[in-house]
This record gives sequence, C-alpha cells and structure tokens, in this order.
Amino acid sequence: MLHKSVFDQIRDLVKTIPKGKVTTYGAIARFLGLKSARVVGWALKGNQNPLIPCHRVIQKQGTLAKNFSLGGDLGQKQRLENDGIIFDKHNHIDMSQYYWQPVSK
DNA sequence: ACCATGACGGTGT
DNA sequence: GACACCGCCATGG
Repeated sequence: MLHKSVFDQIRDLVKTIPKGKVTTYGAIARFLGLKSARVVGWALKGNQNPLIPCHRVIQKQGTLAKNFSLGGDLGQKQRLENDGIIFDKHNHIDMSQYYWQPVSK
C-alpha cells in the first residue's frame, strides 16, 4: 500500500465522525466515489487502528455488521453505547437521530 | 493474469 | 421479516 489508498481516505473520513453519531458503509463508499460499499468494510477489517472510531460505521438499516473485528457485533454495540447511543430490543438504532452525513473537511 | 473472498446494498420472492 | 441472488472492487494467493 504505497501512496494514498482507498483505506487512507476511509481512515481520514472515519476519524471525523462525531461521538454519538454514526454513518454507513454505503455513505462512505459513495462519498469517496466508490460504487461498492463492500470495499469500505474490507478496508476497516484489514486495518483496525485504535485511533480510528470504526465502530461508528454501521449498516444502512441501523444494524451492526456481525463480523466486527474487535469483539464482533457485541463489542461494537458496547462501544456505541459508550458513545451514548441507545439500541432498541432488536439491536437497531434510530438512524433519523444518529445518522451523520460525511462532509468534505 | 485468474480467482476467491468479504465489517455492503439493492431488488425480488 | 427471512432468504436468495447479483453487482460492486481492492487485495492476496
């Protein structure tokens, strides 16, 4: 991975997600001009940097990816709850309340 | 260069 | 809601 890679762009963007907010794989992909959200998930999986709040990236439906690297979906849920985000009984979160739209920095 | 593999998303049944 | 496909594309073998 020399030069600026897709991951570099994803990392910089994820860093700007405010505490208490979340965004989606698809939103990041589209923001970066990618046609597939799968690349975003792949990039986060391969590069788990503790300085990057990657737990704030979730699925569009407000649900969590089951294969989250740091403790699975449960570990991700705990991190989000630590951010002050409330889950309903089906492990969904209210996207109308918590969704954060990526913006140019 | 070919092929399998995803922390997805959209659509159809 | 639960499945099943399919398109997507960077990476590694």
